[in-house]
Amino acid sequence: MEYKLKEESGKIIIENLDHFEPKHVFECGQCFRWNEEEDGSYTGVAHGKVVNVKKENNNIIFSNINKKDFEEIWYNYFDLDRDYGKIKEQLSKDKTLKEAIKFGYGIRVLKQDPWEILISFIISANNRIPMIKRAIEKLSEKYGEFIEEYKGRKYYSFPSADKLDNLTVEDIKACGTGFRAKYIQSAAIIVSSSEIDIYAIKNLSTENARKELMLFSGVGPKVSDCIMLFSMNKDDAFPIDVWVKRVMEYFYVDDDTKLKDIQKFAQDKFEGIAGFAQQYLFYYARELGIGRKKK
DNA sequence: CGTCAGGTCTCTA
DNA sequence: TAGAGACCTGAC
Repeated sequence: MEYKLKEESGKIIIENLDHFEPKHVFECGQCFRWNEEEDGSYTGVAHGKVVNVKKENNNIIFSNINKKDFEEIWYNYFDLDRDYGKIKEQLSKDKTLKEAIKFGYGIRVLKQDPWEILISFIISANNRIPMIKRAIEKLSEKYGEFIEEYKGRKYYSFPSADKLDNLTVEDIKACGTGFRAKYIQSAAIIVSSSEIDIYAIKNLSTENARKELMLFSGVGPKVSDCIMLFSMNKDDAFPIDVWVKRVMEYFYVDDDTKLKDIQKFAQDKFEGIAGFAQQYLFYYARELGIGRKKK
């Protein structure tokens, strides 16, 4: 897509960018390393770089950035090439999605790193978001590379597989990962030894990619769908966590519908872009508490 | 003190 | 092949 770009010292500004609201992007459940600053902007780390994102009027301001990185990393990371107007148009044919989109109009699906997402979502299983974030930060602080200090905080890259493959389960547990430590250790060994090429999985079909990902222990149906949607361009992946299950039961299916059938329903209904539907629904459900604790 | 959270693994019938 | 329990950890 074409954008009107302005470059200032250490900043890139995109003017009149629709379909981009920092709060929606960073709090719709897809990422763990972006945090809100006092001024309402968000700072995060990805690809070994620290960036701040702020919305003013209808402009998006990327700070601590240069044009080269913007073009080579962040343009892709923020999915700026995609026509969200078209996605919204297609999904809005459904009444519930239309409401969910109105609510989370600024959501974008980030294109994150498969290895980082693999570990992040292994940690997410039966866990809480603040604790997931804490564990990921701890792993990065201890075993990642120091990048820089920004707005009074120190930033570290997410550790590569060969930084983790020689750690003991206890080392990993010390980062607050709990019972998932053994899964992380195992994944690190598998990836660093190239037993599985995590970066090649995106070339498989959604179905085969899912099978491949589930070879990692600690990776089941939900986590594999997250990895595919958030880091492998699988737009039809539809991760079903507790929130999505609740919202689907509330609006679309019977309460006792099996997860596999909910997924099939969604993939049929949302024709190839179920993943985007999932993001709008997740944000809608979690922010409004839809279906929470009926009993 | 129990309960529970972005699920998955293990064990049993 | 499906369903019940267990599971690190810490916030309530």
